[in-house]
Amino acid sequence: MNTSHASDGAADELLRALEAAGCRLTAERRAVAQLIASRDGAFDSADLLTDSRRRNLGVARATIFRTLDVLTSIGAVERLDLPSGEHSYVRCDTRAHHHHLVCTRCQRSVDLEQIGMMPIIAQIERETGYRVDGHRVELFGLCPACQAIEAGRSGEGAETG
Amino acid sequence: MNTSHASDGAADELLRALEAAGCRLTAERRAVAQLIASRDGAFDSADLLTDSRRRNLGVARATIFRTLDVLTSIGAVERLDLPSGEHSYVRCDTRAHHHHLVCTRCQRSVDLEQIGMMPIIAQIERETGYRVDGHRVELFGLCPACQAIEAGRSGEGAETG
DNA sequence: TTATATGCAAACGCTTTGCATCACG
DNA sequence: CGTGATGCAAAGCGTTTGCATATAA
Repeated sequence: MNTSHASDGAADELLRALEAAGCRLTAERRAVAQLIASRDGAFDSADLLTDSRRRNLGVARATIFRTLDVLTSIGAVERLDLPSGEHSYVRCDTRAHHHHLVCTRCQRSVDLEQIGMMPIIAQIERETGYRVDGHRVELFGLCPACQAIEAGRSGEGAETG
Repeated sequence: MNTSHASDGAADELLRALEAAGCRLTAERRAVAQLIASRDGAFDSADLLTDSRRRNLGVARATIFRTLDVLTSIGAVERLDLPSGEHSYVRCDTRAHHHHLVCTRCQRSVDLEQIGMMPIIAQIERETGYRVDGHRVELFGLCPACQAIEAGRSGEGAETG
């Protein structure tokens, strides 16, 4: 079962976001969008560079960074910091304020909207006197498939890709 | 009004933590502890290096990094990522699980314990099927003093140090 | 046609490391 | 004393940049 349909949709979304931001749709950006879309999880610049080389797409390192920059600035991807200290990127399904839950085993991630931080923040403002202007929430754990794998029964449709 | 009393307490705490971890209490570590304690807020390695030089403490760059490493590994300080993308450190008042609220203007920070993430996480686990093993919450805003300053009335005991 | 984007390689900034020396316990 | 810590400087690593070339619109 390949994921190319879902990937294409995601790639398109990235490209549309670039277009909307007034960026040119170059072959390289199409390639990067495709690479990002074919990963449904967190990835880093090195991942994309490796993928690009493996598929003979020949996108230069600098272009990957530059494309990630643009995509980040328009909110189509977000940069996050793994518990390990490395930072990686995730594609965002939504442009609205949200957070991410990342599988620490396969990197698959889900966007979380409306998780109900507002009352917590209001309480903290009351207690500390600070005015809270921004917050970052990152959750880490195991996706259902990886839970099954970790549990020892590594088959049963629990593939990560 | 100097802050040396509070600083000494904080420095002592750091040193005791090092001691408890089986580390030697060298002159350099005492110096770094002092430097960290004299900042009640987020700081980075460069800050400490600058301070060390300014005060003629002569602690080498490598030692600062190595000391921060140890302190981080024992939970006496924590590494966090500012909205700007830089990462910095904060001293932790507690060894228990907690989060940080950092003033984006003066870097002063407070530890937050028990902010009530548990029900939120339980809900997310239910909705996503993920098993959440860890989470990071970072809050950013303005401390009371900096709110006053930003409001235009820059006096009134609102100093940051 | 022309502003934008790319590739390359060098530069960059932060962090780590190898090794000889030093000093805490 | 002996192990663990330090200083120095060089190396490492991820990321950014300058500039000539290529290309989308």
